[in-house]
Amino acid sequence: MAEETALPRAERRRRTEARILDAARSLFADMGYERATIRAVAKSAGVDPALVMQYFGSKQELFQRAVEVTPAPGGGSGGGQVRGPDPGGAQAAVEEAVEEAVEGLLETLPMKLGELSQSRLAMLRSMLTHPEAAVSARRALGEQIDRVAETLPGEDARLRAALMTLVLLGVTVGHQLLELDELRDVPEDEIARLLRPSLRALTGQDPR
Amino acid sequence: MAEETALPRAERRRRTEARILDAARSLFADMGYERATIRAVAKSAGVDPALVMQYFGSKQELFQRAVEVTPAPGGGSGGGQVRGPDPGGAQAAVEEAVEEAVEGLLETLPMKLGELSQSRLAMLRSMLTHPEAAVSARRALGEQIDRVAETLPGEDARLRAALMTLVLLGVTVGHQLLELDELRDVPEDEIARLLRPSLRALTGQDPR
DNA sequence: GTCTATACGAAGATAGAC
DNA sequence: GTCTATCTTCGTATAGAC
Repeated sequence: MAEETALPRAERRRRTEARILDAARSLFADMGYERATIRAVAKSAGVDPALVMQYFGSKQELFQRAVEVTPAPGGGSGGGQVRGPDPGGAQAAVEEAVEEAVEGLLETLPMKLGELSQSRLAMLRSMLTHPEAAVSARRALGEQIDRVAETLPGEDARLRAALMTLVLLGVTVGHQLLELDELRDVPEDEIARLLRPSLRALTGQDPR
Repeated sequence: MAEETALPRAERRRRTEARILDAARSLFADMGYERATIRAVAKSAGVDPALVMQYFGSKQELFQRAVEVTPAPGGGSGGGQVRGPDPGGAQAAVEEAVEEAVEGLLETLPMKLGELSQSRLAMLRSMLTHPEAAVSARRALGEQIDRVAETLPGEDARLRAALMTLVLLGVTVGHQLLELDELRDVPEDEIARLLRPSLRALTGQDPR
C-alpha cells in the first residue's frame, strides 16, 4: 500500500510498447508492410488492436518506430568511417583504407543475421513495395555508400561504392529474405570469404 | 453483313486480354502485388473490373499470367547454357567456359532494362512480400544459378553461382526498383564493365 | 458475351463504455 | 486508461441486367 506499486504505470506502459514493437518488427520482417496487419501485431503482442493505434497513432508510424535502428547493443562495429582526406596520399595508405572498407562492409553481413537487427530485415522486406520503406532503404543504403565512397579513390568512387553496397544487398536478400537453398546452412564467414575478392575487385584497387 | 465483321470476336477478345495483361504488368511492376488492385488494372486497361475477373479468374492468376516470361522477341540471348561435361578438362577450356558464363550473366543486365521484360520487374518487385512471387523468383534464380554452376569447376560451384546471380540481383534491384541516384543515368555497359572483374573473382578462376 | 450492381470480408481508424 | 463496438473504406468475387 506504500507508494511503491508492483509496477509503475510508466514502466508498465514502456514494456507494453516494447512488446508491441517487437511483435511489429517480427511481423513486418516476415511478411512486409501490407500483409502485416495491426490486428495481427496486437494479437501477437497480447494486446487490443485499439491499443496499438492509441500508442502509435497509425500503422505507418508504428512501422517507422519498429524500423528505426536500435543503437548498437554491445561494442559497436564502427564499420566504415575511417579517415578524412588521407595526409600523404601514398598508395599504401589508400590500399589500407580500401581494405578496411571492404572488411567493414563484410562485417555488415553477420550483423544482418543478428536477431536485434530484425528492424533492418523489416525495412528490407518492404522496401520494394512500401514507399516509406523505400525512402528508409535509400537513406540507409546512401549512408553506407557514402562511408565506402570516402575510402575509394577515383572519379567513379560513388558508383563503385554503390555497386559494392548492392552486392551485399543482393546477397542479403537472397540469403535472409528469399532464403535460397544454395545459401542455406552456409556459414557467414564462408560467404564473406568468397565475397572478399569480388568486393576488392570492385574497389578498382588491386587490379591484378 | 458478310461473315467478316470488323473484328472477329476472338480477335477482339485477344486484344482486350492483351491490354489487361499490359496494364497488369505495368502496375505490378510499379507497385507490387498488394497495391496493384484489380480496379486500378481495369481502369488502366479501360475495361470493367469484373471483366478482369471473368477473364483470369482471380488476381493471383492474373499475376501469374502477367509475370510469365514472354518468349524472347528478337534473336534471343542464349545467355548461359554452353556445354555439358567438357571433353578434355583442359584448364583453358574451363577458362573459356567461365568467361562465357560471366558474359552471359552480364547480358542479363540490359535485358532487365528492356521494356518487354516488365514481367520480370513485376516478379522482382513482389518477390519479397508476395509468397507466390517469391516462388517464381526462387525458380527463376535457381535456373540461372544452374546454368552458371554448370560452367564452374570445384566443390562450391553452386554456391559461387548463387552469389554471382545475387550480385546481379542486387544491382538490378538498386537500379531498376529502388532507383538509386548513384546508378541513375549510368549506361549499362559502364556497369557491366565495373562488374566484370567482380564476377570473375567470384568464379574462383583467375585467382591473381 | 459484356458490363452494372452488389455482396462479402477485412483492414485501418474512431468514439464511447467500463 | 483500457477495451468494446462501430464506421468507413476498399478489394475481391459473384449474380444478374442488357
